[in-house]
Amino acid sequence: MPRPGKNSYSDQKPPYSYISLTAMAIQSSQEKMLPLSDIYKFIMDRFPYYRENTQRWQNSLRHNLSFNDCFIKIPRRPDQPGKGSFWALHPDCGDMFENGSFLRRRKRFKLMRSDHLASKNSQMLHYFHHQHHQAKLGIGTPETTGGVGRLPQFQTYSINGGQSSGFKHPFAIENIIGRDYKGMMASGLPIASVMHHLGYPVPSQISNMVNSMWPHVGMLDSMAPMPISSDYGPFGVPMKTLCHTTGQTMPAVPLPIKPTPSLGQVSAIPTLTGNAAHLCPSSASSLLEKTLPDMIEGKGNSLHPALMLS
DNA sequence: ACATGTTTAAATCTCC
DNA sequence: GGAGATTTAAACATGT
Repeated sequence: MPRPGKNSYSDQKPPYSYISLTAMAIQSSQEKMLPLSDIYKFIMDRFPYYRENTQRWQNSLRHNLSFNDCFIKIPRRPDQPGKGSFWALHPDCGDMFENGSFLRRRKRFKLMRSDHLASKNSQMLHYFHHQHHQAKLGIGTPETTGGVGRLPQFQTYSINGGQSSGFKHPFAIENIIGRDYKGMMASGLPIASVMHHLGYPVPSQISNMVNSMWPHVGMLDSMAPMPISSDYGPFGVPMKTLCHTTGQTMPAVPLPIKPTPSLGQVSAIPTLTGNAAHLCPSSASSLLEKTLPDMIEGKGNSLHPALMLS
C-alpha cells in the first residue's frame, strides 16, 4: 500500500466494481444512457487506472453489460447514428447498491426467467418510445420529469415494493456527505472541509491523500463538468438513482459495517433522523478515529481511502 | 479489421 | 467453508 504523499493512488484500482462504474457512467449522462465507447471514456477520464490494459477491463465491462440484467440495451434511433447501441440501467435496478456501497452489491439484480424477455424488452421499448416521444414533443425538462431522459419509473423503485431498509452503508457517499450539505458542496468546498465542518477528524494526511490520490475525483471543486448537489455523488452521478433511498435523511455517521437488514426490515438505526448537523460530532469522531487508521493500513475492511471521503 | 455484444468457464473475492 | 458476487479470459457472432 503506497503511502500518501509518496506514491500516487491515482493508478490504484478504484474500489468500484465494473457494474458500479458502468452505472456511474450511465447516470452521469444527461440521457441516462450511453454507448459503450462513452462508458469506456467516462471511466478512463476519471480513473487513470483504467487507462491501461484496456483490452482486459473493457472485455470485462462488456461481459457485465451483457450478463447483468440491470443493464438494458437501447437501439439507436435513425437520427442517432453511431456504433453500437445505448446502454441504460433497468428501471427496477435502482437499489442494487442499497447500502450505497459501490464495492459490492448485496444482491444481484436478476429478472425472473419468465419476466426476462418481456421485461427487458418492454422496458427497453418503453424507454425508447418515452425518449422518442419526449424528444418529439420537446418536453421533459429536468424540472418536470426529474431529469432529461430519465426513465419514467426511475424515481419510484419497485424491487422492494417501494420499501427500503433505510439502512445505508456506513461509507455510503450520502452517509458521509450529509444531504444537507448540498450548499457546501455546491459552494466548492473540498470534501475534507465538509468532513471537518461536520466535526469529523480530518487529518491532513487523509485530506492530502485524497487530493493527491485522485485529484480529479476527490476534489469536487475542481470537477467542473458535472452538477454538484445532494442528489449527485462525487462523479456527478445522481445518487438517488444508484442507491435506494426513502428520502429519509440519513446521518453522515460512519458506522461499523453491519449485516444488511433483510428486505422489509426496518432501518438499522431507526431513531436517527434529521440532518448531519444534529449529530454528536464526538461519537462520529470516535468511530472514525477507530476505523480510519485501520483502513489506511489495509486492515479490516479493505476500503480504498478514496471511498471513505468521496 | 475492428468494435460491439453474447456466452461459458474458471478464478478470486467477500459476506455470512 | 459455502454461497454468491465479481473479475478475468476466451471463443464466437454480428455489424460497420
